[in-house]
Amino acid sequence: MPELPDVEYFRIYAQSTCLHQKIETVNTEENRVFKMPADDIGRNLVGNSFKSAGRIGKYLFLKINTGMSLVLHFGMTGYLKYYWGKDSEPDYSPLIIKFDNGYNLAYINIRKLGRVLITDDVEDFSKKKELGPDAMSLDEDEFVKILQKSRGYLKTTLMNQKKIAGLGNVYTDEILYQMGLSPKMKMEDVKNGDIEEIYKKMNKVLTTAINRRANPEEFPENYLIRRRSPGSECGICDGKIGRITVGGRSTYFCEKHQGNGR
DNA sequence: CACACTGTTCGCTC
DNA sequence: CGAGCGAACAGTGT
Repeated sequence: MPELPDVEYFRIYAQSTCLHQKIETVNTEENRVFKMPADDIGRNLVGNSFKSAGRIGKYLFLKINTGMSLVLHFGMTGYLKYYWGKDSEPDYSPLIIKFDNGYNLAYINIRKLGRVLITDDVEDFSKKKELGPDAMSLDEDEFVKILQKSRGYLKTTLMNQKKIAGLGNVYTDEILYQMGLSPKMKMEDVKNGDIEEIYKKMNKVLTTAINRRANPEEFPENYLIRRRSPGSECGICDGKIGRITVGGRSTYFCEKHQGNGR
């Protein structure tokens, strides 16, 4: 679930709920998502407040008034929940932040593939992670340059966070489906003019997803995300949706209009 | 029960 | 040496 649009939704969610409120306590439970001692994370938060919420790719940064930032990555199953502190705690919450207004923010992660840490410099952090430019903020020229020097599958290239930060399996499939390109398309077979089109489609798909709060049910009916299962009817032509493995990821596509690339 | 599902990382290959 | 590739990682749901 958490690709760029989902994390952007978490960013807006955090921004509209928990900025400028004093953090009273922080509860942590032993969990491999912590990339530094949980006590250090608590020490950086208690008594302080969040002053802004930023995002690069699939990473969310909650800036603290001390200048430090809480870094949250959601892996495959993570999300945030802001709830009244007297209500029961959500399950699978390695981190719960309690504010002095009586509300809590829980970082929930069932499958433990996310990460939580504190950084003193977001720029520096993303440099260390070798994150590419965010998919929503890079311009077309930059995008073209990045794709032109890549090889291998188009799909794998788009999903590579070191090239472009933010696209994951679901939205990459969506872009290829809407472009009518084969999921097995190799970079050397992508025509130059197509790269600009892929850029525009990427923007359109991401913007649509963000506007619909990354909730598949709210997407236009003909989107692949509404029919990601083998045998479904294609929303674009009269073909059927198939499933194959590309670059080690399960890939959904229309067997008819995405046949052989273009 | 075997496998699907999501993203990143590590170690190997070219 | 850098880019690409595939397996491994966790754990719940089907």
